[in-house]
Amino acid sequence: MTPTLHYQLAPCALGQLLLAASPRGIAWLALGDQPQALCAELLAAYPDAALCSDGSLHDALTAIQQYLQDPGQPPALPLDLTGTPYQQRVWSALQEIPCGRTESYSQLAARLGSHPRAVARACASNRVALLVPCHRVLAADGGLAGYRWGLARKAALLASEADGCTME
DNA sequence: CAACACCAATTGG
DNA sequence: CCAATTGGTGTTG
Repeated sequence: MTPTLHYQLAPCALGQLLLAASPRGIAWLALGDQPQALCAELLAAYPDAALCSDGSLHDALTAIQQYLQDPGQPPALPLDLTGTPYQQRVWSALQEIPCGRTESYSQLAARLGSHPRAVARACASNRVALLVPCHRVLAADGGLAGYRWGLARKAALLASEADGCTME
Protein backbone atom coordinates (compact mmCIF):
# COMPACT_ATOMS: atom_id res chain seq x y z
CA MET A 1 0.00 0.00 0.00
CA THR A 2 1.40 3.33 -0.95
CA PRO A 3 -0.93 6.06 0.14
CA THR A 4 -0.19 9.68 -0.25
CA LEU A 5 2.13 10.96 2.40
CA HIS A 6 1.76 14.52 3.51
CA TYR A 7 4.94 16.04 4.77
CA GLN A 8 6.25 19.33 5.95
CA LEU A 9 9.74 20.56 6.55
CA ALA A 10 10.40 23.20 9.13
CA PRO A 11 13.23 24.65 11.16
CA CYS A 12 13.19 24.31 14.90
CA ALA A 13 15.43 25.00 17.84
CA LEU A 14 17.16 21.68 17.32
CA GLY A 15 17.78 22.08 13.63
CA GLN A 16 15.53 20.88 10.90
CA LEU A 17 12.34 19.04 11.59
CA LEU A 18 10.60 16.84 9.08
CA LEU A 19 7.05 15.82 9.72
CA ALA A 20 5.24 13.29 7.59
CA ALA A 21 1.81 11.89 8.04
CA SER A 22 -0.35 9.26 6.44
CA PRO A 23 -4.12 9.56 6.45
CA ARG A 24 -4.06 7.68 9.73
CA GLY A 25 -1.76 10.03 11.53
CA ILE A 26 1.81 11.06 11.96
CA ALA A 27 4.10 8.40 10.65
CA TRP A 28 7.43 10.14 10.61
CA LEU A 29 9.07 12.84 12.62
CA ALA A 30 12.74 13.27 12.06
CA LEU A 31 15.35 15.75 13.17
CA GLY A 32 18.46 16.71 11.34
CA ASP A 33 20.76 19.44 10.19
CA GLN A 34 20.07 19.44 6.49
CA PRO A 35 16.62 19.41 4.94
CA GLN A 36 17.90 17.38 2.05
CA ALA A 37 19.15 14.62 4.28
CA LEU A 38 15.81 14.38 6.03
CA CYS A 39 13.97 14.21 2.75
CA ALA A 40 16.33 11.54 1.59
CA GLU A 41 15.57 9.47 4.66
CA LEU A 42 11.90 9.87 4.13
CA LEU A 43 12.20 8.83 0.54
CA ALA A 44 14.28 5.85 1.53
CA ALA A 45 11.70 4.80 4.08
CA TYR A 46 8.78 5.19 1.73
CA PRO A 47 10.12 4.54 -1.75
CA ASP A 48 6.74 4.32 -3.37
CA ALA A 49 4.87 6.93 -1.43
CA ALA A 50 3.46 9.92 -3.20
CA LEU A 51 4.83 12.82 -1.23
CA CYS A 52 2.68 15.86 -0.99
CA SER A 53 3.70 19.02 0.75
CA ASP A 54 0.70 21.20 1.21
CA GLY A 55 -0.30 23.07 4.33
CA SER A 56 -2.34 20.25 5.81
CA LEU A 57 0.19 19.60 8.51
CA HIS A 58 0.45 23.13 9.65
CA ASP A 59 -1.61 22.57 12.76
CA ALA A 60 0.31 19.52 13.80
CA LEU A 61 3.56 21.28 13.12
CA THR A 62 2.52 24.22 15.22
CA ALA A 63 1.55 21.91 18.05
CA ILE A 64 4.89 20.19 17.91
CA GLN A 65 6.85 23.39 17.87
CA GLN A 66 4.86 24.60 20.79
CA TYR A 67 5.56 21.34 22.53
CA LEU A 68 9.25 21.98 22.09
CA GLN A 69 8.88 25.18 24.02
CA ASP A 70 6.38 23.88 26.52
CA PRO A 71 6.92 20.17 27.10
CA GLY A 72 4.31 20.11 29.81
CA GLN A 73 1.57 19.66 27.28
CA PRO A 74 2.21 16.81 24.88
CA PRO A 75 0.30 17.39 21.66
CA ALA A 76 -2.55 14.98 21.23
CA LEU A 77 -1.86 14.10 17.67
CA PRO A 78 -2.91 10.89 15.99
CA LEU A 79 0.04 8.63 15.36
CA ASP A 80 0.45 6.06 12.67
CA LEU A 81 2.93 3.73 14.25
CA THR A 82 3.66 0.66 12.25
CA GLY A 83 5.92 -2.00 13.61
CA THR A 84 6.09 -5.32 15.30
CA PRO A 85 3.98 -5.91 18.42
CA TYR A 86 7.09 -5.64 20.53
CA GLN A 87 7.95 -2.30 19.07
CA GLN A 88 4.48 -1.00 19.62
CA ARG A 89 4.61 -2.18 23.18
CA VAL A 90 7.89 -0.43 23.75
CA TRP A 91 6.72 2.75 22.06
CA SER A 92 3.60 2.71 24.12
CA ALA A 93 5.63 2.33 27.27
CA LEU A 94 7.79 5.22 26.19
CA GLN A 95 4.82 7.50 25.99
CA GLU A 96 4.01 6.66 29.58
CA ILE A 97 7.21 8.16 30.82
CA PRO A 98 6.28 11.44 32.50
CA CYS A 99 7.65 14.61 31.11
CA GLY A 100 10.93 15.60 32.65
CA ARG A 101 11.51 12.06 33.82
CA THR A 102 13.81 9.47 32.41
CA GLU A 103 14.02 5.74 32.62
CA SER A 104 16.82 3.32 32.04
CA TYR A 105 16.67 0.62 29.45
CA SER A 106 16.74 -1.88 32.29
CA GLN A 107 13.70 -0.54 34.05
CA LEU A 108 11.82 -0.23 30.84
CA ALA A 109 12.73 -3.77 29.96
CA ALA A 110 11.66 -4.98 33.36
CA ARG A 111 8.34 -3.27 32.92
CA LEU A 112 7.85 -4.95 29.59
CA GLY A 113 9.12 -8.29 30.71
CA SER A 114 11.82 -8.10 28.15
CA HIS A 115 15.50 -7.28 28.06
CA PRO A 116 17.30 -3.98 27.74
CA ARG A 117 18.96 -4.88 24.50
CA ALA A 118 15.64 -5.50 22.85
CA VAL A 119 14.17 -2.32 24.23
CA ALA A 120 17.04 -0.30 22.89
CA ARG A 121 16.62 -1.90 19.53
CA ALA A 122 12.96 -0.98 19.49
CA CYS A 123 13.70 2.57 20.50
CA ALA A 124 16.18 2.86 17.72
CA SER A 125 13.48 1.78 15.34
CA ASN A 126 11.20 4.57 16.41
CA ARG A 127 10.31 6.76 13.50
CA VAL A 128 8.41 9.41 15.38
CA ALA A 129 10.72 11.53 17.47
CA LEU A 130 9.40 13.69 20.30
CA LEU A 131 5.91 12.22 20.28
CA VAL A 132 7.38 8.88 21.16
CA PRO A 133 9.86 10.15 23.71
CA CYS A 134 12.64 7.73 23.06
CA HIS A 135 15.01 10.45 24.20
CA ARG A 136 13.86 9.92 27.77
CA VAL A 137 15.55 6.57 27.91
CA LEU A 138 19.00 6.60 29.39
CA ALA A 139 21.62 4.02 30.13
CA ALA A 140 21.56 2.23 33.48
CA ASP A 141 24.14 4.59 34.92
CA GLY A 142 21.99 7.57 34.07
CA GLY A 143 24.19 8.72 31.24
CA LEU A 144 23.10 9.29 27.70
CA ALA A 145 23.38 6.16 25.69
CA GLY A 146 22.55 6.81 22.10
CA TYR A 147 20.14 8.70 20.00
CA ARG A 148 19.20 8.18 16.45
CA TRP A 149 19.07 11.87 15.77
CA GLY A 150 22.16 12.88 17.68
CA LEU A 151 23.15 12.78 21.31
CA ALA A 152 23.39 16.55 21.45
CA ARG A 153 19.76 16.82 20.49
CA LYS A 154 18.83 14.20 23.05
CA ALA A 155 20.57 16.16 25.76
CA ALA A 156 18.96 19.38 24.61
CA LEU A 157 15.52 17.83 24.69
CA LEU A 158 16.00 16.45 28.16
CA ALA A 159 17.29 19.76 29.43
CA SER A 160 14.38 21.57 27.88
CA GLU A 161 11.86 19.16 29.32
CA ALA A 162 13.39 19.22 32.74
CA ASP A 163 13.23 22.96 32.68
CA GLY A 164 9.68 23.08 31.38
CA CYS A 165 8.31 20.50 33.75
CA THR A 166 9.97 21.41 36.97
CA MET A 167 8.04 24.60 37.33
CA GLU A 168 4.73 22.80 37.04
C1' DC B 1 11.20 -20.41 5.79
C1' DA B 2 16.09 -20.53 7.89
C1' DA B 3 20.44 -18.38 8.87
C1' DC B 4 23.42 -14.41 9.67
C1' DA B 5 24.81 -9.92 10.89
C1' DC B 6 23.75 -5.64 13.42
C1' DC B 7 22.81 -2.90 17.78
C1' DA B 8 20.84 3.35 21.30
C1' DA B 9 22.88 -2.31 26.92
C1' DT B 10 24.12 -4.83 30.96
C1' DT B 11 26.74 -7.62 33.70
C1' DG B 12 30.86 -10.05 35.06
C1' DG B 13 35.97 -10.69 35.12
C1' DC C 1 38.50 -1.18 31.58
C1' DC C 2 37.64 -5.11 28.28
C1' DA C 3 34.95 -9.39 26.99
C1' DA C 4 31.01 -12.13 26.94
C1' DT C 5 26.12 -12.40 26.83
C1' DT C 6 21.34 -11.47 25.50
C1' DG C 7 16.81 -10.30 22.63
C1' DG C 8 14.88 -8.67 18.72
C1' DT C 9 15.05 -6.95 13.92
C1' DG C 10 16.28 -6.45 9.11
C1' DT C 11 18.34 -8.65 5.44
C1' DT C 12 20.07 -12.34 2.79
C1' DG C 13 20.16 -17.26 1.19
